[in-house]
Amino acid sequence: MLSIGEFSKICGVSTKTLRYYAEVGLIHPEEINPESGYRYYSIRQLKKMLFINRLKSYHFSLDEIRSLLEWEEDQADERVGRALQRKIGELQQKMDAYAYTMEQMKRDAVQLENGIPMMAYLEHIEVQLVETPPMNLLYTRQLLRVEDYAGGYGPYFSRLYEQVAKKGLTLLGTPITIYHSPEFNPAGNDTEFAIPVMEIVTGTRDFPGGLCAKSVLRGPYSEMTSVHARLREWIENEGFELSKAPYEVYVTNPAESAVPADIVTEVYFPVRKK
Amino acid sequence: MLSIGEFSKICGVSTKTLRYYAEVGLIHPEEINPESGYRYYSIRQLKKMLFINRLKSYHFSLDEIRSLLEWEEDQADERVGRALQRKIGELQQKMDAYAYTMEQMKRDAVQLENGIPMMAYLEHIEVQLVETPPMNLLYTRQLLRVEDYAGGYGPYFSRLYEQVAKKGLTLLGTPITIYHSPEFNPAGNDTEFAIPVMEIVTGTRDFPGGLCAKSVLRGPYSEMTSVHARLREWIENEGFELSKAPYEVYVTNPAESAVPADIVTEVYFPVRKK
DNA sequence: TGTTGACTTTGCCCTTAGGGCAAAGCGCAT
DNA sequence: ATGCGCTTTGCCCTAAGGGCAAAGTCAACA
Repeated sequence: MLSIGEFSKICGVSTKTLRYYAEVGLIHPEEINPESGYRYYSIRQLKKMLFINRLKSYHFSLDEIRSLLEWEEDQADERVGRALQRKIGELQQKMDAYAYTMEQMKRDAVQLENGIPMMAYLEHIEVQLVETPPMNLLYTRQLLRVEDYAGGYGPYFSRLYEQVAKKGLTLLGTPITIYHSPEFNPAGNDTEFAIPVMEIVTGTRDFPGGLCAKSVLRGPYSEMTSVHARLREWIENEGFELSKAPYEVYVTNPAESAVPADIVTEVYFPVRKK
Repeated sequence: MLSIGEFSKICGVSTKTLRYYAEVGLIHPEEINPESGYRYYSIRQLKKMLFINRLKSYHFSLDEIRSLLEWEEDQADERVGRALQRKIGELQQKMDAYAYTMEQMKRDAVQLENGIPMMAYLEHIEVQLVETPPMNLLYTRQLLRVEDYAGGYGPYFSRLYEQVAKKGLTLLGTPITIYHSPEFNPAGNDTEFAIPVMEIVTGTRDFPGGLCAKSVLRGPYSEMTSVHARLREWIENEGFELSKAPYEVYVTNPAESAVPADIVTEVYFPVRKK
């Protein structure tokens, strides 16, 4: 029998960690002296502890490790194998994300070396004051939560395109999303999906057009907050105010463009002079 | 002026986060209604918030971000540039570590698919019972903490080699480390560094030799715990007990071998029959 | 002007995987 | 018997917020 200190030093973990693992049910000392409360581990437990250490180095959480340890011998290997495959996938994703972040960082670092501040790009987001023409929109409007957001707008637009096909309508532009909620609400956003068409039928409505502040986002959607912030700023600086719901026009079909860097999105903020 | 909700949604952070950032001094609302306590942010603060978000995406801690925000305009860019370079380095290290872990995981995954349990390698760490010959060791012995550990043993052996050279001694083997502390103690381990030499002079001592359980570790030192655990297990299973301090013989000079995978270390546990 | 519903405030507890410290008890060697 | 080192429990701490509740506030609508 090994004392907690001996055991801890053989496997290279602290005694505190061993006590914590006993507390959360990962590995219990084989024997506890009922008088003194001293924990004693057996040599046979070394293997389990090393297994735990390995899983930890593979970025399994203690919860995951515990559940893996609960399976019987014959099932265990299969479970561990599946969990390992899953972890490999997760780690790959993380590495991809890191690589992407790394690229951005390096771009920013180069900029900084050339004396260009990191947020300078904000001022270079061009804003134009444009007069938009009225349109006739085939539309659908609904509350959607942030979760629905992640899946992309593909399904919503698909239904619209279906109608276009069924009713034999004539497309006059690319898909549009209109954000009717005054501000973003995670519980549910009043969002309208629309496509400009020529024919006036049931399911279409008039879209007035008018004065708009417009920016173009080239690249992944994640930079959208910057564009919104820039437009807000511009509107305030130029003495305008938001008059209606902002909307976005997807110039490149988001369902088609595989590379996020190629996506082009126009952002419109309808405004009036204050 | 924007309410906390409006501001939060424009920059894509939760109101909770904004309150937390005010609490830790990252970004304070430009105005707080003294009666209601309501926070109001200005459009000009959007830029700062987006900057914070970007730094966050670059894996800066809030503490680091705060200190970066504290510099005046002219110094800020330079500081940010330096910090960014540092972060790029850190991230690269993390990615390298991930890549290494990934390799290990994939090896284990392949093993599991072939029905070999993950910890099976433990049983394949070969243990031999050997009779070691007595040696004459040039040695130095001292307490060293875990921190000293990381720097490698190079410096300690260097001093020994210096003596070998100065006194014109004849080398009879590769460097040896003897762990005199009965068990590992983070506060300070009684560790002996030694090199076998032919001549008996001051600074040398007799090393008795005798019955030992011996394993060979091929590869990085991080697997050493496995070898120790395996030796402990083997000793118990075979009815032996530890008779003296365990020691390691560095067959490949650790200072020379750049690739950790090529390091060969012999591990000896002096034993006697129980 | 009153009411309602949405928004905001503060406060408290929760998360991971342990680290640090203190007071008290235990084990072993001299 | 004494001392020293090891071990125990208990309590508070970490980073970056999330969740929930009770109470107060804002703004729009009737």
